[in-house]
Amino acid sequence: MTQKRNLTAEERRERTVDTVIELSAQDDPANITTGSIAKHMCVTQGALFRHFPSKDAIWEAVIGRVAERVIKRLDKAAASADSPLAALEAMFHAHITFIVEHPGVPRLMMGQLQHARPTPARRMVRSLLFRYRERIEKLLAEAQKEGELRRELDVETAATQFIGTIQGLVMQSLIIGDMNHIAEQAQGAFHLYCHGIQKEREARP
Amino acid sequence: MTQKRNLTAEERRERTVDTVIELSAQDDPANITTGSIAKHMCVTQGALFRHFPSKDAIWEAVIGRVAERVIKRLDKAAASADSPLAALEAMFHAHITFIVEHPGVPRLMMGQLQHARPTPARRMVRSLLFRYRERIEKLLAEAQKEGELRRELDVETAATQFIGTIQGLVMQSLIIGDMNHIAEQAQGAFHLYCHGIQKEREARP
DNA sequence: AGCTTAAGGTAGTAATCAATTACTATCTTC
DNA sequence: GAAGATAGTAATTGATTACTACCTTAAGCT
Repeated sequence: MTQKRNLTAEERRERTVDTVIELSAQDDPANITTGSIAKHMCVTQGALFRHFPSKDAIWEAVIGRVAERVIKRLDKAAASADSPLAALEAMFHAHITFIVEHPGVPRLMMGQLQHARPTPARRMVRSLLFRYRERIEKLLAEAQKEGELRRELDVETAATQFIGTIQGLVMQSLIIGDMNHIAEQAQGAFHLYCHGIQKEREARP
Repeated sequence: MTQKRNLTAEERRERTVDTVIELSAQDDPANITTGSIAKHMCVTQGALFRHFPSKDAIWEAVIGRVAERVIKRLDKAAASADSPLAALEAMFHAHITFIVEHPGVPRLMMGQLQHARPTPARRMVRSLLFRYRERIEKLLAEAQKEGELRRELDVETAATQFIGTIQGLVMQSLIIGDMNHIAEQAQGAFHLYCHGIQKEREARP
């Protein structure tokens, strides 16, 4: 069975997005050109502009797709938890798993955050991270209300630290140059994070 | 007193480096061109290549200078502390202060880490972060030995979390688009970090 | 003052980029 | 199987990039 040479516009757009995500795992997103994207999907460079009005539009589509996927994962993870803290843990590991499966994603997101000028793609990254953070805060507040966390804990600080815990792992991987190690370290990292936010155990009588 | 038009090669090199650091605070480092650097220091673009053999060499000098400055700060901070944990706290705040003073530095470092190909500048960033991490680990191990930390605490995980704590604050600032807020949040962030690593208090009798 | 040297300006080059054009191949549908 | 629609190609555009060759100017020294 030979492959169809001409895909539908919809299929081609999806492949373009997937290609950019793949390329991000190997290259600096700033160095991903329309030419390199086209080459990687065995198509001429001009063909891309049949399906996207500009390169910025490609980035917009890429970020949109990543956001969609990651949110779906996090939703699913959170849904299968029976306490706020368990939901946080599930989301943490879902996030890490997603990154390991798509090692280009952190590069991609950071690359957009570097843009000082608010491109559409950058705005999407910001709103994604904003919603993500709000969600974490909400779960933390619930956990605190149910007595799982220290009463004097500042929820905003804890939310920043949650993101920081993931960022620390990503950073570590960027230094090493390999995203695979973060899966092993994730459990310990979350455990340490919990130590910081949870209610202290009573000393044994 | 009118400014000298012709600086010495040494002075010009320093100004170039400072200019790049300044520009990083406003622009994506990937978008900083030799032209924009030259324009910002009121010199023609070609003049830069009288003092640097290539653009890569400029980046190398920039990272080298940043590394030198940040290490000096951290050394000074750590020296004025009388316990390992106090040294960690001093380094934490020194690091945050440095970032607030030079908001372009995180962008700059991240920009280099994005480069998949090991340019000289990227190698310098990696080795800087590596030494930084080793230092944190050493202090953590000392603190643990002196009984300031939990005995079962994994030092490597705690080191990753230390960097992550800073990264979380930086990330938060990148989303907001302003580095000034991180100074206020720094104290709370470090306090939470300590909660995670310190020996738990005994319950009152 | 006059000579020397280093710094800076002028005016390019070749390469690469995103984007556009005129044209062709392929698929679908009646 | 012809006709219309859609997807893709090949070649080219103008803008921008890092980098260079050649010339001019400023500054220090005797």
